[in-house]
Parts: sequence; structure tokens; C-alpha cells
Amino acid sequence: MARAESTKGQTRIQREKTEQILEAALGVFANYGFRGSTIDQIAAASGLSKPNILYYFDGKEAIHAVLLNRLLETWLEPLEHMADSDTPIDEICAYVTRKLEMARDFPRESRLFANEVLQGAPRILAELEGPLKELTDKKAALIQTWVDAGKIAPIDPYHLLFSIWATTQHYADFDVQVRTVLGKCNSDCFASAQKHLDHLFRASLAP
Amino acid sequence: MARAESTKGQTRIQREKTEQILEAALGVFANYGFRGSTIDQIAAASGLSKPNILYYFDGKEAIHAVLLNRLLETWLEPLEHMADSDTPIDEICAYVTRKLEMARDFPRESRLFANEVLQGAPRILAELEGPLKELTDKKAALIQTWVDAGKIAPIDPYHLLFSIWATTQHYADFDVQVRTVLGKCNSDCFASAQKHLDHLFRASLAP
DNA sequence: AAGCTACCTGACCAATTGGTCAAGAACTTT
DNA sequence: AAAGTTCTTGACCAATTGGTCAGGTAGCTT
Repeated sequence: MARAESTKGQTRIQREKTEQILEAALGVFANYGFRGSTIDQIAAASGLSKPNILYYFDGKEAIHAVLLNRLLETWLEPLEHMADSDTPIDEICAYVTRKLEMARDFPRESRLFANEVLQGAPRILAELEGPLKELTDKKAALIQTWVDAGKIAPIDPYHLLFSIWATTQHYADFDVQVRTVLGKCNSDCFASAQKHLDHLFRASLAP
Repeated sequence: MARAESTKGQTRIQREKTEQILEAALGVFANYGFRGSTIDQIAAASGLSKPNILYYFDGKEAIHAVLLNRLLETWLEPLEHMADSDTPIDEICAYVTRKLEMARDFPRESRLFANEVLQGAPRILAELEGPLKELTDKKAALIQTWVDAGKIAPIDPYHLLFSIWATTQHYADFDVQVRTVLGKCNSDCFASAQKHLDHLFRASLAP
């Protein structure tokens, strides 16, 4: 069977086509959710025929699963990156900025994740309970040490992380609303958002 | 035709059944999105038969439309409520609290809205461009007067509103993620969230 | 260029789903 | 309690959709 799995032992065509399919599927799933997307839509978006897509993937679920797996790595990376520092406020704000840049540069990934979690995370719950929870616990503990050392204001680390996730991803997930409210004259929404969020978190973290 | 519209001239049964259907549909649409929900699901959840549901509503779209219309009123009400005040920081924090209470008490409404906007707001765009934008502009102007008067820190009113919406609705929309990260021992998530958000916005608004 | 393998597709299938309809059941009105 | 209206449903339909398959085409190897 030629079904795509480990990148090992793949032909040129396999690599190209699976990537082409995943690229198209990301856009479709992000916009319509899992149930709202059809293989036909993915076929149209990727320029391949439906049977051809099913030649490379075992089904709709399989495509979605590969996307979600890839997603979580990318998604957690900025948080992994947050480390101990003499200037924890700068460290946290740098994380906010990185997260906001991801919302700007990878809005489809953000929406794919939002769609999944919004509908109860039926296919990604295990990943949330595993890697996500572990990493969050670790980083929350790190933030707590900053609090205990009096380097930042006493703040609940978990709720701080929630606020960061919510505010940054909002610009990707609620993009339509943001653009509508800001109107056409929305020259550099992300630049002003960056300034705003930097102020928001910097002010609330000052000891 | 007996199709439900203005509450005028409805029989007892019409009032009861339409409400029953809408109640069930809210839960279904909130959890699965429009495309992901089926009339059969709504039928099962409401205890009515499919043809019976279609006796009261012109179709799946019609049910969804009624829910969205009702939603926006409820949704905008807390913001309408925000008025000029001698203590604008308290006024804004009261709005945050009210918004968080809504996320707690009406999570299905929040998710219904999130699902819709996330997928490009195909059926509610006009409402966003009309009532939502007008109200937002009005309240942003109000916040701007507070800034100009030096009563609160210089802050972008629109991005402030986005941050409030994002952080509060996060607890309804990403409920699964929040509960997973906080673990079972999540006794009073909303109480601690309230404290956190109050600090977050109060600190960033101090002149 | 022959042969092998990987790749691709039109035609097809079964299940799901939005929606209809005729006819019967239940409620209201007189 | 009869008549008239409203309500309810089993059976049915057409369109959509996830997925299959036999057979043909293109690419690689020798």
C-alpha cells in the first residue's frame, strides 16, 4: 500500500501529492470544520480527483489526523521556548509577541485548532491531556517561581496563559469580526495589536 | 401555515414546541456547528420527530437564523450597559465581570457565536457590519474620551474590547481545554478567572 | 523498448441527510 | 359531541457524501 506515513521510502510523487493534499485540506478544515468539510472540497482545492486523494489517505479522518498531529508541535513550540530569565516580564512579552505572529502567519492552523476544541476536541483530547497539559504545568510552575521571587506581580499562572492564548488567537479565529469592527481602514491591525498586548501584559505583570 | 414567526397569534402548543425545538437546537448547533448538526440530532434532543420539527420551522437554516437573531441581542446587552462614569476603570471592569458571567451562564450561546464567526460568519455578517459595528464604534468613542481626559491609561479602545471579548469568551469556547489544563481539581474556575481578569484589566488601565 | 510498478480516474455503491406528503390523532370551538 | 382546525408521523424522495474498484495511464528500471 502506498498510504502516506513516515516520510521514509516515499517516492517523489508521494511526497508532492500528500503535501498538496494536506495544504488544501488545511484551508478547507480550518474554514468549515471537520464535519462541514467534504473530500470533494479538498479535491477541488488541491486540483486532484477524489479517488486520487483516497489513494494517498485512508479517508477524511486520516487527513484530519495528520493535520492535527503536525499542528500541536507547531503550536506548543513558542511555549517550549519560554525559559527562565532575569527579566521575566520581557520573557513573557516575547512569548506573547511570538504567539501573535503565529496568529498572523498561520491563521489556518489557529482556526483548525479552534474548530476542534470548540466542538469538544473529540479527536485531540488525548493530546490535550498529554503533551499540552504537561507543558502547561511545567511553564506554569516556572511562572510561579517568578511570582514567588517577587519578580512579577502575584498572578495565577494558568489564567495568565489562558489570557495570552485567548487574546492572540482571537486575531486569527475571529478575523472576520476584527476586520468588520475595525472597518476597511485597517492598515496594520497586527502592529497595533502587538503594541496593545505588550502594554496589557506588561502593566499587569509589573511587581 | 403555522410556521413560527412573531409571537403574536400563536397557540399554546406552538409556543411550547418552538421553544422546545430552539432549546434543543441551541445545544446541538453550539456543539457541532451548523453544517455538523442534523435535523435528526435536533429531533432526538428535543424529543420530537423530524417532520414535526419541520412543521414548525421552514428548515434547518430557519432554526439557526432564529437562534442567531436572539443571540445578538443578548450578546450586545452588556456592552450597551457600559456608560459614562466618574470611575471608568470600575465601569470597564464591571463590563468584564458581566461578560465573564455570561460565558459561565450561557456557554452554548457563546459557542454558537464562535462557531459562526470562526467559519466566516456567512449567516451573520450583516449583523456584524450593522448593530455590532455601530455599538462598538460608540463605546470605543466613549473609552477614547476617558483616555483623552487622562482618566485611564492611553490604550486603543478597539483592541481593549477585543481583549475583553477574547479573554472572557475563552472560558466558554475553549471550555474543554481549560478544564483539561486545570485538571479535575478545578473547584471554582470562574471565581479565579474573575479575580485574574479584574487584575489584568485594572492594572493595564491605571493612568 | 519491454516490463514492472506506481499512479490516476470514471463509474459505481451504500449510508446519510434535508425535506415532502398524505393521512391519521389530538385539541378547540361551537 | 360534532365540526373544524391544528398537530403529528410513517413512508418516501432526491441530493449529497464517504468510500470502492476495475481497468487504464504514466513513470521508472533494466
